[in-house]
Amino acid sequence: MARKQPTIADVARRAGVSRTSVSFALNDRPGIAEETKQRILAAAAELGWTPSRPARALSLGKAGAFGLVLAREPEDIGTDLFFPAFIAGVEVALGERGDGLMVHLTTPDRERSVYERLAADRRVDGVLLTDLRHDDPRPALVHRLGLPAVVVGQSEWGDGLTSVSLDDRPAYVEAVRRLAELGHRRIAHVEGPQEFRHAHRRRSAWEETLRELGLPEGPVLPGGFTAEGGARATRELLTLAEPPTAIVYGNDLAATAGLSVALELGVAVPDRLSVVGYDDTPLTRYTHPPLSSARADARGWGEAAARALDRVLAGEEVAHVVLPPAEFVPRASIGPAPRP
Amino acid sequence: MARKQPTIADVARRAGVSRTSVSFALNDRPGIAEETKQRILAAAAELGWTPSRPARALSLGKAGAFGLVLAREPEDIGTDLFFPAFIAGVEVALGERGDGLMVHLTTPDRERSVYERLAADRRVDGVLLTDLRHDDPRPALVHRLGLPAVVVGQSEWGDGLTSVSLDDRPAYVEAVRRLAELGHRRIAHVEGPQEFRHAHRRRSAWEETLRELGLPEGPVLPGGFTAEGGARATRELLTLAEPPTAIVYGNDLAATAGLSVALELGVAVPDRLSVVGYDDTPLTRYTHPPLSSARADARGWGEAAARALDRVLAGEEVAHVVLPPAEFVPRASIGPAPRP
DNA sequence: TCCGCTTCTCAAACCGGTTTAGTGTGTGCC
DNA sequence: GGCACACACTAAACCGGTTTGAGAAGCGGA
Repeated sequence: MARKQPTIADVARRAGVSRTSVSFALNDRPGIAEETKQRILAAAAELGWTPSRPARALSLGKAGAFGLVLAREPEDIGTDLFFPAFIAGVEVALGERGDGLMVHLTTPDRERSVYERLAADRRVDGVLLTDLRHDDPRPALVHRLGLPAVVVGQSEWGDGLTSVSLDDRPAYVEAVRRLAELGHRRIAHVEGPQEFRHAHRRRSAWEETLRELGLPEGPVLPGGFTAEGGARATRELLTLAEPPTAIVYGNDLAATAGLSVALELGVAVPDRLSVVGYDDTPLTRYTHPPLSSARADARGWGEAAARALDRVLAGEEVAHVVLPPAEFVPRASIGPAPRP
Repeated sequence: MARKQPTIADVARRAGVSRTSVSFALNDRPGIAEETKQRILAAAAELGWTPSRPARALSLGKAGAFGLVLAREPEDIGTDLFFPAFIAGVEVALGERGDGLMVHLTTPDRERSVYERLAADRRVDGVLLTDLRHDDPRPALVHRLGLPAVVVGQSEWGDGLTSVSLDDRPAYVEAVRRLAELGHRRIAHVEGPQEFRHAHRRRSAWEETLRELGLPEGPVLPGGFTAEGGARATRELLTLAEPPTAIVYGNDLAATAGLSVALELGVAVPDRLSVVGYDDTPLTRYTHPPLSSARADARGWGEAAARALDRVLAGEEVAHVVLPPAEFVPRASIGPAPRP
């Protein structure tokens, strides 16, 4: 039973002015005497009045909200610890203005129609595109729909959108280098789904660093960013005739699962196997042994993405935003390569 | 550069009718000839018109969105795998009508003002209250604000709100019973923050079951639902003069951290220690050994909560909704108590 | 005294829908 | 022929804000 909220007319009546003046006073527009303005603001405060967002949205033609669509297969939902922090960052930027974030968690096959509805509804002013794939249809889609957007992650030629990126390569390069320094020569990779740009970038960073160091490319197996995939890939790698002495995973979830498979197979970490993850999830410090990983500022990323979208909406020509890269965080899960 | 969307007037012009008729046709209201209706719908489809949500919200006095406020300390953000699945469930119910969910991720000290703004703004029609604490101020707050709400979890006397609950006790009772059957007599608990109702319920389920079975109450230590807390509590428990032979944790995160501490201290699981978590996160099947846990249908919970809020908004007198309880999922992390 | 220029304020239109209170028209019935 | 009534449709008001264009009041200068 929502209590009836006061309207701008109530405030105007109470302050003895017109609705126009109330609106002007509230929005700090010139042409209102200081004394009148104070009287209006006082009246508003007494009535507990705040402008109605829907009404404001209608007359301004701005929804006052951003959209974030996450398309996941049901079984993969709830495996990603990146988003809560990212969303918290977005909230920091949005909250200042009282704007909000509409989150739509859907399945990949419905993704397209969610964006279409978001655009047709005019319920959001713009969207943040995450988890981009190669030849992702979304940049073209939002362009066709006239829906302002910002790409969260490295943009590709042809996206035509402002991007806010945080490079994950340096952390991989650093991890591989460190492993090489520790004497490892068979360094495997358990990759994420290669259709994702970031998964692909991680793989190529691993690959190129090995090449640069003159090391052979160890085996690569798909891990799908999941615990199950990580476990399966690890089991396969460790039962090879010549198993790798180090494995670099696409993310922490796969790496953590990999740690327990190693344990199960009696392969000591880091004595016989070194392990590296990515994401620096809260668990990494408390696995056994603590998992080496890479830290990216998800919160800052969210905030930067929201601010970039703000500026795109303001009509500015926004250059791509580049955030400080992810940092490699070595922990006890890596060690010197075992003597042959 | 949002392309200008067509309005209801454009559709009316194209179909050669009044705006009223377009509105009636779209909302399936009687008084429009079938032939006219088809003509109108065809015109709308050709123009790609969908009613503007802000305009609709304004005239209907309904925002067409629900709110979900998550208040976490920054360091605890991104540790909870419950919400993605819960949100996906909410989306199922909301998506049917094209409604959305506004997610606000904030800090505990700002929680109150977020609800106040949500109410004053009329940006959401109602809110879902999760993670309730004892004497939680939110039921009274939303009542004062006239903001319709549904409690996600067990309601307490005095809330005065419809609740949608999923009992987590049976899983704990079952876990403790099973441990007792396996011969355990010193069963400890690493509890979540007791100000949370669910954390408290879990603890009391453990306590009461032990009492019922005539077993001594093992030690209880705070684990804070975090990896760090779980690790610290486990270390403390395992270095007692008479350490427990089984530990029941408040959630999987703490339990997983507990597993690695046991390993680090050379305490074999499940030979010398049995471990139980809660939440059945994706990782449980791939820890070493696989973690016994409890499965709750977070997705179904979200869907049920959204539907209950729907009915509250429709003005129905809604009885508390009770979902099937969480189920204990035994895995290899539990085994017979060690011989003394 | 009249004029021009600020400064402050407001009536009315507008945003894009929904809803109320009608206005024709055609049909059935006495 | 006249009346009641259902049916198909519409003009105008409304939701609660913002914005435009104009008016009133005060003041200095010619």
